[in-house]
Amino acid sequence: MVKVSNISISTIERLCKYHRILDDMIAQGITNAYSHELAAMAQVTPAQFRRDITSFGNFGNIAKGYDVTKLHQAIIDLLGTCNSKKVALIGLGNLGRTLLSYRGFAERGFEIALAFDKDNDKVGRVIAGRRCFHIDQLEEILPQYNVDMVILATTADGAQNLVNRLGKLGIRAILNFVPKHLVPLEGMFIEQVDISAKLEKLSYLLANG
Amino acid sequence: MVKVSNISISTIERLCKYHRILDDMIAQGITNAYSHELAAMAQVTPAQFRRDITSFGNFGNIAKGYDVTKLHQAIIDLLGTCNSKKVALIGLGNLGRTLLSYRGFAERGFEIALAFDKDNDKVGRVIAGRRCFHIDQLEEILPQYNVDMVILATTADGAQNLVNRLGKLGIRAILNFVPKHLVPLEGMFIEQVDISAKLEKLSYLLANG
DNA sequence: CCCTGTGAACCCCTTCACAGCT
DNA sequence: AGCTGTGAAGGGGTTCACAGGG
Repeated sequence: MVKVSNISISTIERLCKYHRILDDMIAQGITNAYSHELAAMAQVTPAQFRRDITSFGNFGNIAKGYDVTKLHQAIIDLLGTCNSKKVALIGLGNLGRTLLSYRGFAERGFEIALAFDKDNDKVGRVIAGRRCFHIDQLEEILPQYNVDMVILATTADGAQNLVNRLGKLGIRAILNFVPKHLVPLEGMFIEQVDISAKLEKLSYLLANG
Repeated sequence: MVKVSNISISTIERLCKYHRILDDMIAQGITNAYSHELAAMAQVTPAQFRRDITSFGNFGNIAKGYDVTKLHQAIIDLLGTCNSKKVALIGLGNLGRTLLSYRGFAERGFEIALAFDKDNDKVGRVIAGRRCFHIDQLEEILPQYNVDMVILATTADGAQNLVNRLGKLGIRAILNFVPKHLVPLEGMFIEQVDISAKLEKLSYLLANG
């Protein structure tokens, strides 16, 4: 059902958006929807929506539009989150602890399995159900857990060094909350969450949009 | 010095990245840099870097490359963050309070000036230096502050309604942490911070990158 | 009639390559 | 020699518009 082909990053990012919208529709008991309805909710053109969807399969029905449940499942399969993915968290400051208590991960198939910090006060404790280790133990402990990705929520100094250490441990995906541009090793992917950058973009749009 | 022209959104997003890199260089006392050096740090091609920069002015010197300080200031001017921008925060859960104590905003010219919540226990208090009002008072209080943007950190239910109310109050820019796709009114800009979407993207890249 | 799926056109961003300059 | 700035070419994502079908 799910075609394998080259899907552009732009399309993948929109699929995440569609994912949320389909969640809502399922919660409302809606079983079918036309591309123009879904597109309006996602703020894209109907043609773009159809193009995005057909890039990995055919889920439309000419009479009834798209099968909401099937499409929802297909997107989950494509994004590879059908099986729960284990994540490690590094940094247990305000942000790190907020992330630990965030329920949104679980409902999307992500599980923070363990945490690291450099502060000895936090090491050895169990915070929000997760064991916390010292960052010096990274090389020793991390391989024992079957972790796919790492969330970085430390301070800026030493963050690049952590990326390098994680790369050597075989970690290929990092979600970076550190407000600093980090350079991935060969084969790694780093997604930056830069709140200030978003505000700057909004600032520009306010002045020039 | 700063050209006025149509700059693409892609370029604006990269400018935010360059902004961080130039911060670092200034901190290190570096005064000049060539496009290939800056491009390597930002993980873009030298040609793209030069194209981005020349879209709003000429800051390069053939002998010494780019003047780091001038370029830094020009980006700040262009993004419109040269003057501090006031921001309101709605929602004082874990995430909201984390944002209140985040120091990164101030150093980028953003100031959370006040906060709103629906919980009466928080209303009337001063949290991390900001007064907290009840969300029912939004229409009464918000216009008294000269706010440019609003950060939404509430629960999903009622978030779209808040967007509509903010739009009527003349707010045109929203940074949305609510894990739900929200539709802007005419003329509004909404930037979504969707952590799960980033993890889904990484998940896809791990499987197909 | 109105839908999906899609070839083809279009458009815009990226990259190339070089003129001009030091 | 090496750099910036830029016209021109290239490539990829978006939009158009229609064939096919209920």
